[in-house]
Amino acid sequence: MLDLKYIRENIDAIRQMLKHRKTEADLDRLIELDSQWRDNLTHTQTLQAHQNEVSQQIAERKKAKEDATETIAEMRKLSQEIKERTAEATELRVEIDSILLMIPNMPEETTPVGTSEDDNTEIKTWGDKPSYDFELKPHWEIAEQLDIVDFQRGAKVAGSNFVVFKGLGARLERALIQFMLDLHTTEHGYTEISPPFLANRPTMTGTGQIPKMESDMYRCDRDEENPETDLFLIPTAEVPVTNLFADEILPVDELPIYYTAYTPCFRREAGAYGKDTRGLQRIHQFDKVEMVKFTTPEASYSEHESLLENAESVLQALGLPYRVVQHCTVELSFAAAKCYDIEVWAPAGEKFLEVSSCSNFEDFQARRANIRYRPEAGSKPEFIHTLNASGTALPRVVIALLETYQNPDGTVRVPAVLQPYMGGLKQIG
RNA sequence: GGUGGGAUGGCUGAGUGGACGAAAGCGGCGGUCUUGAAAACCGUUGUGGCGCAAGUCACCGUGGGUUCGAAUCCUACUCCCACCGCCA
Repeated sequence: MLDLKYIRENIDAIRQMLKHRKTEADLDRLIELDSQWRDNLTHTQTLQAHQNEVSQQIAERKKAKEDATETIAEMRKLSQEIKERTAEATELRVEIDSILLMIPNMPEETTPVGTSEDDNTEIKTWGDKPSYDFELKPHWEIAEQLDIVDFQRGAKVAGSNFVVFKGLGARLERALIQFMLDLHTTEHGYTEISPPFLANRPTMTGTGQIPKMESDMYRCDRDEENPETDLFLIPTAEVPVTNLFADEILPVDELPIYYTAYTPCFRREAGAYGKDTRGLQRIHQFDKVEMVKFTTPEASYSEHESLLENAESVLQALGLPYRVVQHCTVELSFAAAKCYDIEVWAPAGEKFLEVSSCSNFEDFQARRANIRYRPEAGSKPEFIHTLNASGTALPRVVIALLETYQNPDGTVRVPAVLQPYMGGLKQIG
């Protein structure tokens, strides 16, 4: 969430940002409400100051055994007026907040202005696309022939775009999770977290999934009376992990904090029907290892670069060629100020697949979740910067592995770094 | 699922409707003393909003209510703790 004061003072920049993001928000209404709210507040507080003063006088008179019935009668009227005005102020504030929660983050200055993914900037490529002297099979064919993924039965027990990993397929999932967690904890200094896979409404709001993207979330435990207690299946570990420090003030010497977590991720993919539906590319539940950083504002952009390197190292270790692109304004997710995507090469489909989004949210999430730090002892708390990157999303890595390391006979080689996690197995099939 | 207890500042913990943004202790910060440190002593130490400012308002789990006035009374809810039942 953006600072209301900042919006008030930079209204033109906000309008331009919305245009660049192709998003709408009722700024005119916001400005009007803000002005009304402040007028109301100032006046109400003057009345309250008077009320406090007279209440003191009543107390003193009573102590002196003097009569105060007349004053009390007057105050009864004032009290009523204050009650009405504060109720108005609360209403205004609720509407202000509902608009504020729908305004996306300001893009960081290097973010290219663009209208489609074609305007993303390619930052780098790594590895050479391999060439083959036989016809490549798509990953779903390989997976079905090896009997390591069961698409049919996934659909039967849950629905379309749910899959079942089986045998060495399930083992491969487990191996990848463990490999990635080990890499980040032992090589990159992250602390492993195993968070809840469900999150409540304030938590989902803190990272920005709600209210704007609520229809993309799986919701369970709906309680009309207590919407705060609604539980959602997490769409990413970012949600519970970032919110670990909600409403806290962290000592500066604990920063930066690096956390990594494996979780399944649940996404309804509302509005994505018919898009990339074949195979493992877009499924409602998938495994992911996530990295989350909490830093000072000064350090956040250098931390962003090292975060990207940490995510890249996964693909490098697996020997999978990839490229890094920087999101343009229209591709940038709601809460992000700057975002790199890492896209792995899938040789059979001959396309790049997003396996990691590496984002700096600056203080956008911190303001929503109220995560602060104290720059030095005795100073005022300030909002922290939060960042995260997938490290990485598994199904698309599996796609790249199956397609890249396939042999003409349909078997698949296991990269060296994964072999220890596969019981020494060098080949699937 | 049942019964009981609880929620107050960074922590522990007081708080008869007006003295309370809140005692006391611990911790933190600054200082005195010391070659240095510890101890002792002195001082200081919550957050947010509006306002150019002076200032002012709000906040004792959350939301309602009673009252001229609520940390304190009423009410609903949430969370935590303990025990019983059930359970991987």
